[in-house]
Amino acid sequence: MKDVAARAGVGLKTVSRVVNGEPGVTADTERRVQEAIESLGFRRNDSARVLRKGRTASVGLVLEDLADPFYGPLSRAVEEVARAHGALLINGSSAEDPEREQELALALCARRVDGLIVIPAGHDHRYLEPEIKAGIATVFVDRPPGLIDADAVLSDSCGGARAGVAQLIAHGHRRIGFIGDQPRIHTAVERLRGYRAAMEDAELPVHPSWVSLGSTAPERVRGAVEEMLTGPEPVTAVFAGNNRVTVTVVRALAGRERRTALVGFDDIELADLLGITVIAQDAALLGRTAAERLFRRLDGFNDEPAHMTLATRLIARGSGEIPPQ
Amino acid sequence: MKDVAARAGVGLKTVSRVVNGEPGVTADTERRVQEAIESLGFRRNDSARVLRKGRTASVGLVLEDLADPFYGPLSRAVEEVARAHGALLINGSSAEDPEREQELALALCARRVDGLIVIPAGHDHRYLEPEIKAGIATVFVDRPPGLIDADAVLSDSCGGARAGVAQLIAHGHRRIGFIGDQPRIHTAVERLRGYRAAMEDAELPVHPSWVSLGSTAPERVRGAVEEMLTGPEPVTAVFAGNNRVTVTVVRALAGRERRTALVGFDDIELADLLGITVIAQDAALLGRTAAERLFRRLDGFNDEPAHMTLATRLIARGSGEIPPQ
DNA sequence: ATGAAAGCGCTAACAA
DNA sequence: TTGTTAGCGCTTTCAT
Repeated sequence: MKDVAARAGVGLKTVSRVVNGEPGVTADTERRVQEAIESLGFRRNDSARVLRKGRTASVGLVLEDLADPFYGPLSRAVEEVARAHGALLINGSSAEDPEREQELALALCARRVDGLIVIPAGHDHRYLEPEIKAGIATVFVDRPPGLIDADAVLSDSCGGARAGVAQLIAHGHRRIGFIGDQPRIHTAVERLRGYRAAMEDAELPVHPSWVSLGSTAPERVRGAVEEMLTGPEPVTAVFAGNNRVTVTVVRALAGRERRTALVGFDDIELADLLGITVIAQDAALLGRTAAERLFRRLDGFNDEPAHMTLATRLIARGSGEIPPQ
Repeated sequence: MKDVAARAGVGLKTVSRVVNGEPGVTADTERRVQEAIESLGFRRNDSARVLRKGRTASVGLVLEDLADPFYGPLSRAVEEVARAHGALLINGSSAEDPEREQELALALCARRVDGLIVIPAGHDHRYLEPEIKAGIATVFVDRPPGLIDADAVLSDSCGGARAGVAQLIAHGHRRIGFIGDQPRIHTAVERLRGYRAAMEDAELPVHPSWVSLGSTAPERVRGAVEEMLTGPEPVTAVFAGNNRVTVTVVRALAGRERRTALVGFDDIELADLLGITVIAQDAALLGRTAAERLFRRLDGFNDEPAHMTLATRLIARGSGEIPPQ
């Protein structure tokens, strides 16, 4: 910028004015400055600008896995809102590792992102307290924060699962299995809670062998399906706790002679063609809502932190409507 | 940092040394500084650091749509490589709009990202020339750069499509349709080229009504399928140019009495269960290769820019092996 | 082992 | 309308 000023024969501040489109520069001076900028290939250094202004016009997003088809749309929605506010998005995956979540979130804070959106992997977010106090707006999404009070945007996991299981019950099932993600994941536990609630609503007992929480690795899920179908109290229907589980359950059930009913949490591409009944949540809406909340905070909105819950939607496509065999 | 120094009763530089783990500080001094850091909740401001050091430890990724299941894994792979090099990832979607691509890329350059990975939407990247000259390493991925010489990592679109169409021909088809993305997209054109090459290899004519390039919007693709199946020279097989097209073609073909063969470019989740034959490209490998190339450049590697092409893989699952009906 | 001073490139505040 | 000065928070250089 100094160079541009020298080349154009003007003061530093004049160049700054031109670069930022501020008023108070004659057309002629502006032209000379523009020429100097062109010929020197000058581009403003935003790092310096940030240092001076205190705002980075960027927000951070810590999610679990950018490659998961659930987080892609969420991420994109956050990006769109950020873009509308002139901000860039820095994002990283925690890989469901609390330490990595913290490392990432703090790295983003060190960069002085204006705001932070976090899909928690861990359950203790006190490490963010000083950052939030220091002015970094923070919104949690998909899962609630642990041990601190902060905004959160969630899907109704419990209610969704309850509705899904109720659908199976309505079609005559009494022995229903639940296969979910690791119990340390909030949504996994909530969905299990919904399952239990639905069973209780119908006054159905839950045999311990019908519930299986754990990794979403295909082998683990396949094993769980196998056990439920061949155990002492074989199930006639399965509720799958998320998209990863559903795809594996569908594959595991595909090869069998006896048809087993299935409802899965999360919609999946091509599920319509396979006739898979699902509880759909709107990932993009989740992201958009969280991002809008974040920017409202950045615009000075200062209410108490709140948790909001978005409804889920049952999409009946056949697999959940198979009667017990 | 000033505050920490005051609180610990030491000089500014000593705090800096502690924060950065540099040698030359007694254990006792270090302890005092650490205490001051704790009690003040101090966190280094990376913006200032960047300004001083000139390196931001971040890379930018401009892609088409973060929500597209093809770009999720690619993005994640880039992130992993960046993480291994201690860098953060800033990414944005161009939405297939050249202006937006440029805007994003230049915004990232203004932030002084160390490197840039671009999935081009446009065909003229001369706007990046000054940036590259100024030291921002740049690698193009999925599609080649336009009008400048730079590194690129591509999939073998032409060869892949050729192999896919050859598969259909090998199973007896002579009238084969091609439905692809917009002709301004490089991969769409390459895949069409592969289709034509395969037809020519087999000395088959290509009727103009068999080729349809355009938007991947479901209505457009459905219309194209309809026309090809009911036109004057009805096709018995379709080659779909990418994942977006494939899902719609599968849906369009699902309701028909006559079975039409299909091979799609890009693998899709659950394609195995639906028996969809595809030409798979490895999105993660594409991302990883590009990112590794980028970091080699950042480590001083300074060869001529090169284009590298990754092989694709035919996965036969049934839909491509249906004989003509 | 420790610290003082200079400066990274920019913008805010004020002066001319 | 234009320019000068100070300083954002850090690291680098050079003293001590």
